[in-house]
Order: sequence, then structure tokens, then C-alpha cells
Amino acid sequence: MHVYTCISKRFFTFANAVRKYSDNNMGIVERKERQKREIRDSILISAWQLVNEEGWQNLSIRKIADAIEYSVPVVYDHFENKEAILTVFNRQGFQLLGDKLRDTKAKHSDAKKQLDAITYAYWDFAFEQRAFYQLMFGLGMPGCESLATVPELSAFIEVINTTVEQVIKDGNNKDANLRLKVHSFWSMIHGLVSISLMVPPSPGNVTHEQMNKMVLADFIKGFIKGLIE
Amino acid sequence: MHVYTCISKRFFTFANAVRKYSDNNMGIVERKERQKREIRDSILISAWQLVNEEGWQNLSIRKIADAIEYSVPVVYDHFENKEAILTVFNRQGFQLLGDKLRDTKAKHSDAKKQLDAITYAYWDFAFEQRAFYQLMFGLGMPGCESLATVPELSAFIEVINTTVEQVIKDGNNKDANLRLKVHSFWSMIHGLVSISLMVPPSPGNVTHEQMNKMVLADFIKGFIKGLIE
DNA sequence: AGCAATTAATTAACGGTGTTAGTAAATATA
DNA sequence: TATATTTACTAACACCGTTAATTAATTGCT
Repeated sequence: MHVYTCISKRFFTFANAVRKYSDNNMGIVERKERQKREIRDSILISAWQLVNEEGWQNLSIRKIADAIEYSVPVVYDHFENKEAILTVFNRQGFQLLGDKLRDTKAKHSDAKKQLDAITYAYWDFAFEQRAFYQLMFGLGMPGCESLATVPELSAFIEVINTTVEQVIKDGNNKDANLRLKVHSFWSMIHGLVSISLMVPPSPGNVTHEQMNKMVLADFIKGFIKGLIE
Repeated sequence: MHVYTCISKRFFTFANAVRKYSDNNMGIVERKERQKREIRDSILISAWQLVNEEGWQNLSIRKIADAIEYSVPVVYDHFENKEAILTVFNRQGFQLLGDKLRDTKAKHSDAKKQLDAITYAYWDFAFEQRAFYQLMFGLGMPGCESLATVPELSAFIEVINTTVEQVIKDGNNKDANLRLKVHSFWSMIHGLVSISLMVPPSPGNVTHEQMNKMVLADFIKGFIKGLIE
């Protein structure tokens, strides 16, 4: 029974494919496929527009349906659920960023200059394509739009502040812009941590305790030296 | 009229305060305040429990009300809205992290060792208090739980990968763990960017283009040298 | 102790969300 | 033209945050 179903399905698919190119109405299938693609595209276009107007948090299927002038279930004919729509943008974002970095890299031959250039390109992408970047890295939890409004934040930063400050003062680099150094220091730790939280065990299936030893040892004993000595 | 209202308000407050300590029923007010505090506490306790069981995205007022065995509007007698509850945890998180860093710092006298210690403490906090950390830094957008599932991610990392790799090969440091260096490099840029996105113009009211010049110049020309040369 | 005033807690609703079952209309096939 | 299939819709379900109106309980006062 299961085999029969399988065969009949394949037969009908084959028959459709043949008719597609032998009928008088051979353009109909193409037209239908084109129309279906157009609806799918208009869903993505409207969604993207809504996201840039109202943010990820306020995107809804009903708003999309309204924008494309179809009823709600039509959206579900093209995407399994809301998540699937976000996933498309997520992948598009990484594609875009990857392309941008590749292009930027191609403009230089020296490896150091390449590294320099893609770093700036990465930075610019985040600020120019803010909506993409936030989606890609899961930023923008409700209630955390502006970290600056958290009073306890400054007390927390103060600890890092005074510590880094003292290390720099103990070193040789006297003309350092302290506040900026502290900001960078904190940001980089945050980056190490949050990427490790999001891309869990890699590289190489190590636990976070092992990562701790390896990554942080490098960060502290290597990178920081460049700053303070 | 405005003055009168003000005076009468103050008078009644004063009268209440006096009765509070002169009445026969002086314990009633205290008991009521205590009960109100208990409900408030149980809201926070239940919310925290729900968050750790089901994540921030699945926390709802109705679930909280259910857990504390009161009806929904009672929650709104203690918190203005859902956001206010999250804000409490947000601030609690920064308080906790700040305390942890301060305590860690106090165990050492040398500034470098202090910096070393608080870096590890920060790392551990993020992994031990994952729920806190995600809330504090707005991580965890729906659909981005595991970055590892995005196919375009690896192509994007590959660009950074090959570039950093080449720079390291060109340098003197031959025994470097390449994959780990790349991972760290990317993570640190991400940290610089995402903190700059969340704590917008500071320090010192500079635009992101100025930050770009200052922070990235340091990152590239200073920090990276420690890695590759 | 009993009544009025206040406070506490509830029910039920509003407008919104993601998602889907069932139905009517349009279209293609025979 | 009649049948089958595709297409789109209405309407519903089960949630969500939030709040107005109402009932129950408690308190203060005579």
C-alpha cells in the first residue's frame, strides 16, 4: 500500500512534467509558478519594510497579510511559520556580510591590509544594516533597548574601569585614552562571551571551561599586553 | 488651591504616620505591608523560576498569576507592566555581576592579577547565570537560538578565517592555534560592535564614525599585534 | 456589634498575536 | 459542460498584555 502510493505519486509528477511541455497551454504552469514567486517575494518585501519601520518585535503575520493585500493563510502557503520568514532574513544577512567582506578583501593584496579593511567593513555593516545585524546576533530583547538606562550598569563598569586604569598607569603607555580603553576591554570580553554562548562548543568540541582556559589566557596575557606596555 | 492640596496631602500623611504608632491596631499596617511584600516577592520568585524553565520568550503574566495562585490583575498591583518585572531582573543581574567582580578584585593586590581575575569571573558569570546574561545584553531573539544552524555563517566566517590565518602565517608566531585565534578575533569585533550598538554614543558623545576611527584603530594596530608578531 | 468606607481580588472583556480547520470561489481538466 | 483541483477566504482556537467594572473581604467608626 505504501509502495503503491509512492509509485502513483511519482507517476503523476512525471505526467505533469510531460504535459508541461507538450500541452497547448504550456505557459499556464509557468505563469502560476511566476505568480506564486511574486507573492512570496512581496511577502518578504513587505516584511522587510515593516521591520525597518517598526522593528523585529512588532512584525506580525497579520500586518504582512495586510500589506500584500491577501488574507492571513496565504502567508502560510509560502512559509511554514513566522520563524521561517525571519530565517530567510537571517541567512540573507550573513550572505550579505560575507559578500561585503569578500569584496573588501579582494581590494587589497597584503594580508594585514586585508584584515584591517574587513574589520572596518564589519563595523560599517553593523551600523548601516542595523536591522540585519540585530536579527543575526539575536540582539534586541524587549526592555533592553538602551543599556544606558540601567543604574547598576555604571557601578558594574566602574569595577572594570578602575582595574584597567590601574594596569595602564602601572605600564609605560601614559597617553592612553582611558575611557576608550576600558570601553574596548569590556566590549571585547563581552564579544568573546556572547559568541561563545551562541555558537556553543566549537571550535573542536571543547567545553566552555576549556575555552575559558584557552581563549581568555590569550586575551589576557597576549592581547592586553599590546594595550598597556 | 494647589498649595492647599499639597498641605492637606502632607497633613494626612503625617496623621497616618502618627496613628500608625499610637493606635491599638498598630500591627495591621505592618502586616499589610508585609503581605504586599510577600506577594511581590512571590511574583519575582515565580517569574524567575518560569524563566529558568522556559526562557524569557515564554514568560507571561498569566503564567505568573497561575504560579502565585492569584488572578492576573494582582500582578499589576505590584508591577506597572511586564517590562517592569524584566527590568528588576536586569538590574539585579548587573548588581550581581558588579558584586562578583568587586569581590574577585578584592582578593588580589596586584592590578594585573586583578584584571586577570575579573576577566575569568566575567566569563564564568555569563555561563553560570546564563538567563541573567541573556536578559542583560538583549540576547536571544526568537529564531537565533543557535547561530550554528545558519549555513551562510560558515561562508562568512571563512573570509575572516583565511585572512587572519594569512596574517598569522606571515608573522613570527608559528605555533598559534589558528581556529581559536580566528574565533577570538571575530568575537572581539562582534563585542566592540554590539556594545557600541547598545550603549550608543558614549564615551564622551562621539559619533559611531569617530568611535570607528578610535576603537578600531586601537584594535587593529595595537591588539592584533600581540597576536601575530 | 453593626454599618459605612476602604481595600483586595475577581471576572470578563478589548485588541492583539501565531496558527489552522473548514468552506466558498475561481480555475483547469475531462 | 460537468468534474476535479487549485486558490483564497472566513472564522475559529488558544494564547498574549492590559484594564474596566464588579464582587468579596477587611477595616474604622459609632
